[in-house]
Amino acid sequence: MRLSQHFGRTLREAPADVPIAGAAWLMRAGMIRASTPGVWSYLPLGEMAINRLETLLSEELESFAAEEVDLHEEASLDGLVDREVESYKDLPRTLFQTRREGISDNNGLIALREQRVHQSLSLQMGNDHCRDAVQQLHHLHLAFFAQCGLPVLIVNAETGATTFALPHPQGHEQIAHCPECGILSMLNTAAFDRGQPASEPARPLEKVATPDCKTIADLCAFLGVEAQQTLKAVFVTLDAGEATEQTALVMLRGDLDVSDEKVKAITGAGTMQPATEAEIRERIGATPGYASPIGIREDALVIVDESIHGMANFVTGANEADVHYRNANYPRDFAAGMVVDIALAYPGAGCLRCDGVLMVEPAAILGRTTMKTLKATYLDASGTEQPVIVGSTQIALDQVVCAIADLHHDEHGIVWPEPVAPYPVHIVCIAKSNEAVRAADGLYEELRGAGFLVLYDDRNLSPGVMFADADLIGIPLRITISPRSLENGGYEIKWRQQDERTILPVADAFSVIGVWLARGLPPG
RNA sequence: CGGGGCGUGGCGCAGUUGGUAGCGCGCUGCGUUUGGGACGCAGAGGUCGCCGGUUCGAGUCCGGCCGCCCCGACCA
Repeated sequence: MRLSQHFGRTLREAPADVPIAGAAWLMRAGMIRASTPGVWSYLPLGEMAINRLETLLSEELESFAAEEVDLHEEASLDGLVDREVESYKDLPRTLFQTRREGISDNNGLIALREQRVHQSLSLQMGNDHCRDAVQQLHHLHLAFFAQCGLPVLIVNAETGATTFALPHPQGHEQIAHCPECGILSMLNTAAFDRGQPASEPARPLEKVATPDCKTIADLCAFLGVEAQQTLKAVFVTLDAGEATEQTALVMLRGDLDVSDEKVKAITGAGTMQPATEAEIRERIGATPGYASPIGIREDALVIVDESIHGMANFVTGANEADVHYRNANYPRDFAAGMVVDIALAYPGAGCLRCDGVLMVEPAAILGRTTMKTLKATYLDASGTEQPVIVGSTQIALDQVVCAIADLHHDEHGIVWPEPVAPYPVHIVCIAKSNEAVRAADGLYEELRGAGFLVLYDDRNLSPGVMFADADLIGIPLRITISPRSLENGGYEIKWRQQDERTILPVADAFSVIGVWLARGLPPG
């Protein structure tokens, strides 16, 4: 592409209020524009960049004999598979597509209202095969992220799901990691060792006056006990506003916190929010600030964390103002609908698999993998109906573009990793002379004729502007052609990530550059 | 949900005690320049987020609304 005919401009300064450096560099380079926050338009250069990512992903899938589709709605997959797949001879199959998807939560690097998502779908017979297929997709996608220069991790999420997580200080999610055994989980769903204290003989339940002790901290200070010796009550309202709305009392050891994701997974709720005081009193029959499962409505939904198993003679609310119980014991003193894992892991918590200690770090989610059983069925070799299992991976392309620019830039602009650069080579013709223009035009046409994408700065601008733009855009290989370079014997070569410049003799230029571009050689 | 900040040409910003809006960059034209965002001269471009109020007069003061940014927040 000749820059003299190119749509879009570079910016000397980034717009204010860009929350992530990567997005600011993309804007300065003239690749994206944000009309309103969360809505990106791709200018031609940015479109080239995101298309490059799509192409790489599609090429990777060739080893699966994957075919591209365009499924307009998530829900249509089941019906489509039901119709098209009848026999085990129709399986396995691999499909992929890129689609636009509206999003409400922000767990990537930057909040967007709509994203371009590349999705791979693996239709399989049985969970084992599906797991294998998903493993292979993981390998392919990790190779893709490596080409993007992104140290992405595969992280366990809720049952049957994993995420592609990029550790990043501005990430909106947390991942828990055990350096000993290497297990990686989303903090929200991470299992952990509750470090149970030794049990002791149960003592009689007793009431104790605790004026103005509405929090665990107050209570511990007043009674002189550790948080681990208390049982904390948390009230949540599930599916607020839906027909299934209900309020639950969640109990856990005083030093622990509730994991929203775990509660939602166990109850099947879609949303969860703190309960109001009225909901607590009416639906649970408890006294906020002094709550426990002792003396509440019998039909109240009570969910107790597994940490209860290691507790004896603990302190908990008495459901009357300014009064708590001492020496409470489970199940002697109250019943629970379920005793499950609903506590949030934390840095320093014990690993459940080994003797290690969990570390927690922020990360941005660039994609996820899910496995599920479809309603659609096929007939296996014995003529029995079996459900089709689908493994699906999704990669948020906009987030990937943003992450690349965020991790790969210097003070002058983006430095695209060679495999994902929107163009592999950028020719700059400066101090125009007839000879220089003829040489630059010639090389441009030659390389294009050989099938390479070439960005060609043929504008009549001062050298500083063209070099500054080249640095902003960040194409890996820059070739400068000018009267001076020709005097020096050829074309000046400079790789974006290096400072050195070398002269390539005119006679060798086309073949040498051709080899570099065809093999994707690293600089040097 | 609470607290704080912001909203002024395309971008970044200034605007004092209320007096009819300015700077840098970018843009247009002409000329001089041509190896790291060049220089001179001459220009274009703004219902100051929206609505209402106070006033002879509001970017500025008051009230309401909208949008954005940052921080905080339910754990009994």
